[in-house]
Order: sequence, then structure tokens, then C-alpha cells
Amino acid sequence: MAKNLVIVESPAKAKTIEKILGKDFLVKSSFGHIADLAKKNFGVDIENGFKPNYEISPDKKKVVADLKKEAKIAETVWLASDEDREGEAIAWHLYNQLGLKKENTKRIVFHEITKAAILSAIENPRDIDIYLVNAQQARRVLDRLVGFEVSPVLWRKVKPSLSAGRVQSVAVRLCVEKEEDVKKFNITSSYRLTAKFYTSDAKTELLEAELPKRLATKEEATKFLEDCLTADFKVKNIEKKPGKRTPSAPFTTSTLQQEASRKMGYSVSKTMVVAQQLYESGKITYMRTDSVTLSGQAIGQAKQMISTTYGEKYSKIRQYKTKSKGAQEAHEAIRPTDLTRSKVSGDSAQQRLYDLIWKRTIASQMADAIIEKTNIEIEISGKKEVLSAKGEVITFDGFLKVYIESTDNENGNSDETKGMLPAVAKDQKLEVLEMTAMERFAQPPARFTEASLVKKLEELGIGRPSTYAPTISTIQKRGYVEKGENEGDERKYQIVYLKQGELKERIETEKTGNNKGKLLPTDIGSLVNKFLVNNFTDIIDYQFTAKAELEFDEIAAGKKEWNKMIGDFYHPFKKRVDDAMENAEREKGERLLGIDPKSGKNLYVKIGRYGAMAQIGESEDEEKPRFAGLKKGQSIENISLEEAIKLFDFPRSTGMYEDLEMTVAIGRFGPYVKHNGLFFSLDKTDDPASITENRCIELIEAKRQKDRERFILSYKEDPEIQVLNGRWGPYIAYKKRNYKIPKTTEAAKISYEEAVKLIKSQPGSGKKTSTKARKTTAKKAPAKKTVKKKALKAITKKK
DNA sequence: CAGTGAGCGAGCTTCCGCTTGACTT
Repeated sequence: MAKNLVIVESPAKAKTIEKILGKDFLVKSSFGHIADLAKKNFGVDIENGFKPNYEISPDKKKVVADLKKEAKIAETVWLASDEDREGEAIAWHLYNQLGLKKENTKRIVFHEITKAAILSAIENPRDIDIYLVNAQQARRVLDRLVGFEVSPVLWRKVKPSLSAGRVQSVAVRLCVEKEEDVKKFNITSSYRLTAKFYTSDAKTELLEAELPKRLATKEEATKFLEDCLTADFKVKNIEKKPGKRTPSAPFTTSTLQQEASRKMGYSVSKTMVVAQQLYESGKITYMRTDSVTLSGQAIGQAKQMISTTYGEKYSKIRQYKTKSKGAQEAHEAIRPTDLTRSKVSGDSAQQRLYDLIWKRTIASQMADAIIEKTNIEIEISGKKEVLSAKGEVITFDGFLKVYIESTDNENGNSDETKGMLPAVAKDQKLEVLEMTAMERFAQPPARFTEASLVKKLEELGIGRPSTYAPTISTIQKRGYVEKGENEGDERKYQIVYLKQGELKERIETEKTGNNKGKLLPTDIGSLVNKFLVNNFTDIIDYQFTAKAELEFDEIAAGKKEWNKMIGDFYHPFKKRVDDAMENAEREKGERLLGIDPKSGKNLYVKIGRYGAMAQIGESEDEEKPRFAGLKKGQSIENISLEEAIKLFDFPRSTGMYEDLEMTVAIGRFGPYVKHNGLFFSLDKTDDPASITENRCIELIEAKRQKDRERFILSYKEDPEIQVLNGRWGPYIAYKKRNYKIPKTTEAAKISYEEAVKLIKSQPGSGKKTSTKARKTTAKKAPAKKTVKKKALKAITKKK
């Protein structure tokens, strides 16, 4: 039996630490937070100083029971959760929920998992910092109040099941406003003038130069080239300037997500899944961090590695400081646990992500790259304008030997790719090969990608490393934003050029407006944002979190009561919630498109209970209006009358199959074929307006084939029991519930008796209908809730 | 989960941060 119980947050960390501490220590994990505000009645007692009502999270009951058992028999319990606000709260909840005693409980912290750091932590225990815990309670309660007060207003005024929150609503706002900027942007064009010269009679080397300013119109560009037809060119000046480049700091969660997105095209959640795998197999340090700090041991190892592999002059020890506000720095930067390991085993995603992390870490401890910048000015006889040729030569590569950071510059600007310039002498005459004036369009602001939105949120101090990926997926799941799929449309541009003493013109095309993978606000997203901006300006203010953080800091310093802060916020806020509930206009985004030619009635588009829809006729009329949902990709803002009229062409009969009619319609989940009471989804490439009878049959047969492949076994004794192939391997399906099959048994050989045994031994999973039904029937009359609501209202009215 | 959309009124939805499994298209 171990004398000491150490509790950390992550199980992978527990394993490592147990090895370091040896047999007198049992190291267990809490798996993050163990307690949270109750879900019902806000989980906060608003009338009693916002007293939180904590309960053990349902999925942590087992963990807590286990920890309690171990704590009881341990001589000393060491609470070793992270040293930040949330970690302190975890320690406090553990203390309370496990019923620990002050005399044998110790709070310890460490920022890196090394023997020295952990032993030193054990030497220097402290008490739980209740001020820091209070700051966390304030944060938690604030988020609950904002989320659970504002969301119901949206259900009432926009659409059910929507959500609002301190973090997600700002994320949506950023996307909506970016889109407005893009729409407002005036795309102008100008002419970029470039020239190519021979630098010697041998005509072997070319010097490329550019006119620093743009020419406004085609006329101006043509005039300029005409002037050059007879001009002489001469090197006016050569200037050389030294420069350097410095490596970036080691990865944090946010910068790792950005680089993995730019270099490998990973979504932020993909990056986190792969990083977690690397972490769990001990290859990298913790992947949810806002710190750029490397441990002394890692820095030492890097120095050693770099010196032996590349030479001493490539090594430069660097300590980085975080630039992001609100960073809590409970961990190290993300780095390989062993820097001598430049490659790891694992699948290709793991190898690539590891490679990225390894290179970034090593580069961060390497010398600057030294470059020489050259600028050659070229004179045009008879003109005052001067052409400029810029070049860059790396004289010492330094960190560039292993790592080059990508940028968000999507146009691959030619400025970025400068090379070495051919040797020329001052006053040397140059022979022109060609001169080109190319029409270039101004670039509208870049829309956010998942990763660039994370970057922006981090800059604003909104959200935490553990929530960036979930936030990005929440705003997509709620339908506030979606990823663009348009790879761009063709655009023509003009070129005027000078070659072999002649002036010519031509037209070329390029792709523009590529929004693939960019976050675009949906109708719902824009509408919800409009509603929130109008009614809850301060909550979705970009500074709201930053201001709250200042107050959390005061609470953590013991200079402010946390419930006082919440009270100061809540009372005016609640007034606006009530006001919006009562007086705010319902936000439907209604737009009159025109007249439906068939009925002569008005055709509208608006947001309904289930999303964007088109409507023919008036809701107030005696005759019910006709409705049709908008297709994916259509929006209230852009849809034309013609497109909207087409939506009412469904359901449409497409023919017969097996003596039964097939109809095509557009449902909640997209277009489908209905046949014999069953539904078959159309492919993305199928157009419901023109799909043929044969194609419908094909779809039906394909689905049937797939269902057959899913099937493995059934039993004579009870045909309701089936062994099926699912996304995660074989499972047993019985009466709409699903049951796991142990990995050791072969699915195809399960006997009826075994199957029954498996079903009996498990609660089963799947449709929640049964549990939900139980819940609702067991619930008593709901009178209580409404009474309480009314009582609350009366109280607020009095004030 | 599969043709909803008004209204009657029930019951439900919802937050952020800390962590992994469990999830069954």
C-alpha cells in the first residue's frame, strides 16, 4: 500500500510521474474537472449571493469514488493539479468532494515533468489558494449566467435550440463582420509594371525589375510603355544592406493549430486529435498550453543536438516570453519530449505533426539567418520614374536550415520570393527583353479559416487552449458559420506589353474568390449576431472578456469579492434580458422576393422554426401559406425569385420501380428519393430538379447493397437480435439499442447464447428515446417551474 | 431524422473549461 496519493489532471501525466516518484507514491488522475454547476435552475442561487450549486459531473462519479477510496487509506494526499485558475479550482473541488482533511492534504505545483521539478514541488507544498479558486468561480458563474440567460431569449426571438455565450458569440461576430467587410470592399484594379533585362551581351542572365508605384489605368500604363519604346536603360545605383531573420517561438496550442493548418491543411480538431496521440504515447509534452517556455533540460538538449549536428555556430540559446494577454502558463511549450529523436513511428499524420514540432523546437534554439538585401535602381532615359530590382541572398542560413514558418498570405505575393540578382555595375547599360503592365486587382480582406479565427480569438484573450477547437466546432454545429466550398470563379485581366520593339495587348484569366475552407456566416449566424449586437452590445463587445479578466485578477489578488463582481454585472444585465424578452422585435430576416407567377401571391424568404425557408402567401390569410425549405448553400440574402419558385416544384414524381412510385423531395437533411416508405439520400452531385428514373433506382440499389454489407449475423431463435458492422467495428443491435462485442471475440462466430449474454450484461447504448421517455414520464407536473419564473419576474419588477 | 413553418401549450434546447473515452451512417 502506498503511503502517498498524488492527484494530477491527466492520466498520461500520472503514468510519467509515478515512474519518477517510485513505490511510495500512488499517482492518480482526476481527468480534469470533477464537479460543475448543476444543470437545472441555473446551478446558481441568484437570490443568495450567487451561491453555486456544485455536483459531481455524471461521467466522473466513478473517478471520484475511486479517488475517495485511495485517499482514505493514504497517509498524505498531494493535490498536484495545474497551477492556474482552473487547476486551483480542481484541487479545491477534490478537497471538498473527497472529504480530505487539512492536516494530511498538501497542494503542490510544477510546470515541467522532470525529476528535479517534481521533487522540488514535494519539498515546497502550500495551501489551496482560495482567492484563485474564487476567481475561477466568478469565471464559471459569469459564463453560466450569460449563456443560460441569453440563449432562451434567442429561442424566443429567433429560433429554438440556439445558443449564445461569452466566447462563441464573439467568434460568430468576427466572421459576420469580416463577411460584411468583404461585401463592402470595392474591388479596384491598377497596373503593375515589370521589366526583364539582359545584363550582358551573351544574353545568359536576366535581371527582373519593377516600377515601385502602380499605374492607375490602362491608358496610363500604355502611355508609360510607349515612352519606353525608344528609351535607354542604365543602372543608376546599387545598394546592399545587411538583414537578418529570427526564428519563431516554440509552439503553443494556437500557433501549432495555425501552422498545421497552413502547412498540412489540418482542421484545428484534427491537429488536436493527432497531438493527443503523440502526447499519450509520450512523444511530445502537453498539447493544450499557452506557454512558449522550454524547460532548462530541453534547452540543454537542443544546444547539444544542434552543435553536434550542424556545428556550434548554429546554436543560440533563447528564452521566449509570451505575448498573449491572459496566458496562464501552467505548462511548457509544445515540444518533443526527447529532442534527439528527429523521427517517430506512428501513422503519417503523427509523423508529420511530430516533424513540424521537432523542427520548430530545434529552430527556436538556433542562430539568426543572415541575409544580404540588394536593391538595384534602373534609370529610364527621358523619364523621372525609376525601376527597382530587389534581391536577397542568404549568407548564413542559421535556423532556416531546419524550419521556415508559413504565412497567411494567400496570394503567394511575388515579393516573397526574392533570389540572388545577377552581377551588374553602376552605369552599365541594359538591354530590355520585355516590359509588361499587368492589371492587378485589390484584394478584399481575407476571410477567417478555423486556424486564423483561433489566432484572432487568442489575440483578443478570448477562449483557452482547451476550448479553441471545441468553440470552432460549436459555431459550425449550431449552423452559425459553415466552411465555403467554392474554389473560385474565373476573372479576366488585361496585359499590355512591350516586346521586340512593339506594343501589344492580351487578355488572360485567373481564379478569384476562392472561399474553400473559409468560415462563412449563414443566415442564422448573421441574424443571431444582429440580434445580439442590438440587444446585448456589451456582452459581445470584443473587450468584454478582457475587462472581466481584469476583475478576475483582482479577485485572485484578494482585492475584490467574487460575488460582488457578479452582482454588479448581473443586475443591469438581467434588466436587459427581461427587456429583450418582452420588447425586442422577433428577428426573422424576412425578405419579399416578388410575386409567385402561379398564384399571384407574395413570395417571401425568412427564418422559420427549422431554418431558412420560402413562403408563398401571407400567414394572416385564411388560406394557409405554402412553405419550402431552402437548399444547402442557398441563403436568404442571395436567393433569387426564380430559384425560390423552383423550391416549390417538390415533391416530384420521377418514375416507377418495383411497381411503386418514386418521388424526389428536399427534406431537412437535403434532397432524397422516397420509395415504398423508405428514404434514400441524393448524392451531392445529383440535381433533384432533373434527376432521372434510372439514377433514382441506382441510389436505391446502392443503399440496399450497403445495408447488406452491414449485416453479419442473425438468429433463428430471435430475429430481432442482429450482429452488424458499424463505423467502429461489429456490434449487436437489439430493439433499437446497441451492445458492444469484446475485442477478443470474433463477431461472425457469436452464438445465440453468447449474444443474449452480452445483451444482458450491458445497459446498451444508442437512441436516447427510452431514457428520455423515462425521464419525462417520471417527472411531476411542471407547475413548480412556472411559479418560480413568475415569482422571479415579480421581484425584478419591483426593482 | 425525412414534407415541419400560424397557434394552442407542453417540454426541450443553452454556457466555458478541465480531461478522456464512448460514440454505432
